Amino acid sequence: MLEEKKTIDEALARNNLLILVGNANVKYFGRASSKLSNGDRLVIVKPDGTFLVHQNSGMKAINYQGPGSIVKTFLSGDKLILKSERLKPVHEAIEVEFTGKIQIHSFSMHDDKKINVIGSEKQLAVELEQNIGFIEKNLKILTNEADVKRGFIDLLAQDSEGNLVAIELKRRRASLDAVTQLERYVTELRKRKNVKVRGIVCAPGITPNALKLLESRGFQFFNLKYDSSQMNVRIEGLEKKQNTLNFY
Amino acid sequence: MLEEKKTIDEALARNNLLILVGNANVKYFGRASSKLSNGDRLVIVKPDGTFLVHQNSGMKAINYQGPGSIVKTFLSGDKLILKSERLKPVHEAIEVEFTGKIQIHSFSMHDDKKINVIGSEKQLAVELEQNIGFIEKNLKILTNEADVKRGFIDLLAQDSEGNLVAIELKRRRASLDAVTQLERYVTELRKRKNVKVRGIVCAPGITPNALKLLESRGFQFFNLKYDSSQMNVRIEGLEKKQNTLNFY
DNA sequence: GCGATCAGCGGCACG
DNA sequence: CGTGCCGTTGATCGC
Repeated sequence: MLEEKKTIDEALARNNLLILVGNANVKYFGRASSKLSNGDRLVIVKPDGTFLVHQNSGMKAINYQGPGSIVKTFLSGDKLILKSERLKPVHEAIEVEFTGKIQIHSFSMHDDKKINVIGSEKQLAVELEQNIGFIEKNLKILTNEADVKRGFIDLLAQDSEGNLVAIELKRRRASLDAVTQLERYVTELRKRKNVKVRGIVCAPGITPNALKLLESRGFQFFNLKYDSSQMNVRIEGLEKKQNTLNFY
Repeated sequence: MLEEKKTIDEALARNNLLILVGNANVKYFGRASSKLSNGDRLVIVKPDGTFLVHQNSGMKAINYQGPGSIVKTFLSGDKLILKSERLKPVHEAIEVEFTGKIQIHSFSMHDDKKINVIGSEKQLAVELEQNIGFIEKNLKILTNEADVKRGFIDLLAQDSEGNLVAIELKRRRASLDAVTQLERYVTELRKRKNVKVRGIVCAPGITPNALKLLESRGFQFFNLKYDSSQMNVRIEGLEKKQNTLNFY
């Protein structure tokens, strides 16, 4: 194992991307604690300190450590141990104990590019701002990302009668929390301003429970159709699905 | 590139873990869309179809595709393209276009172990149930309430005066949404039952805004100290931090 | 299968 | 730094 340790230490010193595959058990302690007994595992150590342990299935690393962590190697009998440690935000560490042959590969990587993602909620909000007439004519956008002191409203508008309209926008099917979020904002606005306040959830679909809750609060739901799969955001429709008399 | 394609296709056919490192650009379309221009990238293909693209820094894969995705290879001039596609829940795909030399490694992995994590909210709830006297003497846990079984609420209890006590437990510092969630449960209970209902947030800390919101709703906050870093959950203290008269 | 919620959430933007 | 909130959230458990 001494040879493997040297190889790994060199790769770490060179600040390479390090890839290890072998039978190992994994322990973690810190914000929580975990144990994973022996099995074949993929370990990734990035130049920035990121430390990932993957099993042979599933998308997410089963154990991980963020950028800035320090990794060290130890020999314990005939076992090689990798320990990744960090102190902030809390003291936490992963220990990977390899029990046998380790396949080691290291790579020098150069990459300064940043991804460009289309279809975020923020972009949808901008798009909706342009097409706010779909919701209601004579609706005037006051602000986006309005600070209500107890949270942030996606879009704040004013209708033709001078009422405030708080709009909660979701990029996917609205759930209970979308409605409760909206309720918190609306409640806050009603407390502070001496104006009537309406609440609107705007999303591609809403769960039945969320719709019930929304109706019970006198809010409105607008079914939003959009496409963001072709590197641009296009709102294709905005259908009012709910017309309950609003007791605001 | 033909040789590389063969090597990769063989590894995929053998259902191995496949690791590729090389200069590539990445496109994604589906629930959203993204482009990432050329740079050195790490690509991981797991036997279950998981497809991950990593940059040389950061914890999370910059592009990804879940289990069940199908990966295929193509030659386009002197470029090798990997395409990972899936139809459910929506049609989405990643295309990785390698522009030069690719380092290819494949591994046969055997692993049927599952991780054991200590410190989940559920475990905390069980522990708190044992020490419920910390919150208030003569507090009785109502475990057979339907609301609890459905996971509707973390803990439901009854105080000495017969009032319902809804407890929202958080494994980390409580934020606005913890209070909002609690408010939804309490509102629901007040509507359904003909009993007075109190609300308690129990967490290791609470943000100032959340505390204000909590107080404005007449709820209570209990500061929870616990340790779960040594493979067991131990509640070390439970300090009442808030004593506002509850107008329930 | 959808629905609700947790997560060692991570990441980002803002004060 | 902490707070708030989004995320191609993913993972899990219940219905």
